[in-house]
Amino acid sequence: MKPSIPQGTRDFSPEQVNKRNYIFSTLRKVFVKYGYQPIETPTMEKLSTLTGKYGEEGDRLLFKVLNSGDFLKKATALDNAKKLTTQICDKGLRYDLTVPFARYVVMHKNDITFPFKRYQIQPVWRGDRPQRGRYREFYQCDVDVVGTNSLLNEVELTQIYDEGFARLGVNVTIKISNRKILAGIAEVAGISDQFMAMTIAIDKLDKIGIEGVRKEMLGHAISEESVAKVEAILQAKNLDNLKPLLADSEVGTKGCEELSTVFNYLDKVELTNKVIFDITLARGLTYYTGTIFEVSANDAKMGSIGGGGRYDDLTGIFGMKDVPGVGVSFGADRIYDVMEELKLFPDTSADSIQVILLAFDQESHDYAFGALQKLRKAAINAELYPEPVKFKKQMKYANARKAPFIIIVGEQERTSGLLTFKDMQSGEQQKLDIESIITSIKS
RNA sequence: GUGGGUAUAGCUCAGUUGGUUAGAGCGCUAGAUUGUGGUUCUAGAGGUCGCCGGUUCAAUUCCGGUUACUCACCCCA
Repeated sequence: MKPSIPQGTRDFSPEQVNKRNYIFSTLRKVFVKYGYQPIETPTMEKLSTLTGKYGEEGDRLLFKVLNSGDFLKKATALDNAKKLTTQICDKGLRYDLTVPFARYVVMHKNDITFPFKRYQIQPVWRGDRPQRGRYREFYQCDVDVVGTNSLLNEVELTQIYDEGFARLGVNVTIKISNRKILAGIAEVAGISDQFMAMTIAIDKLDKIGIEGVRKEMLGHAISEESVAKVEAILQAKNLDNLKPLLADSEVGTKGCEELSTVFNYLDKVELTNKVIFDITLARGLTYYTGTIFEVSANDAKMGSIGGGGRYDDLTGIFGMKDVPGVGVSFGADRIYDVMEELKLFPDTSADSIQVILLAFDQESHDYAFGALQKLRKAAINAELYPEPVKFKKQMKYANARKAPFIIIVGEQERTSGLLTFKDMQSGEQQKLDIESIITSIKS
């Protein structure tokens, strides 16, 4: 049997894990710096927690987990796959980190001091067809704060995006908009009931052009007149132009005000990356109600590598009213792909092996074992080739491991106490006692 | 969920207008060099040509189906 892994999943080599950990630890430092605390939630959630939170498409992409035991006992809808699913599955794999977080907040409300700032770095699963930059299992790095309406949080999250990507060396554009503006556009155009269809169409503007957007909206039975209104509003290049167009909409005006506030704050902070208002920004997830964020890499062809937004009442569905929240997510796997493409990873060899000991015979091997203890005691990453096998094989191993140094122990060395210390890059070698070697490696 | 592409050695791929023994590079093993890797040279191991069926004297090659992978759409990190 030829072994394989499920579609859209991947194995990671030592080098890849080191690089991934570099992303995680870099972001973690930023999150902690801004006062966020870590939590983790289970891989599986109750299906009742997950369904209905991500829109129709989201429900379709949820991985469901078959009940244990005789799951057919409760099954009656044998001719209806959708209904049957609800009868034989009551768990599902986590689809994002925001909904589980909302559930967490409600369950632990008595232990939490609000506002509660948390970060969470864990994998999520989506049953999408895999393609470039899209996986069925991928990591998100989320930062959210709940229990505060202050738009200062939006500013802080923008800074976290900015600093996070700056530290990783990825040039990005941080796009910001507000769902209330989209709601305002729908209201002014008289299509509030078609809000989602309009939003999804607008989201594609830069991809399919204004004509494509028009076609898509007309396809959703939106009237020619409404489409024309939407089009006219989309011409507004900036907030100042937009405000008068949405003057008749209370919610739209509110959206403009919120956005202005955020940008006014942002004017006062130092940023590395470009932060822009993008009216075409929409975000598919249904639970966003205010500010929305999206991040794209400037120098690589990749979809969004981060996204987020404000949700006024995500905890409401779990029975806890009036706990607004806002958060953003870093898409670690896409960031990895971008960094790989642009060769932005620093050399991670400092975290790996520093010296490997090789021995010619059993007695020398025993002697080398003693030296190995001294090296490790001095906090040097060291290993001894486990058997004194053919020397060429050991050398090849040391070379393949990319060890910067090796120590060779044979009869001469163990009798003199002076070990052969070789720099693998230059090929130079000298005879030194173990203390001198330790000093030499550490310098 | 919809549409396209691909499937040959461990990896990346060539090739066979249907015909005897299916190739290269890299990797692997051994030797040149019994105390020295990364360079070089020599030799060797490794393939039911994805799977099932059809056409044919003959199929890895042509046709149909199937599975897997992959790219794009939808949607999204």
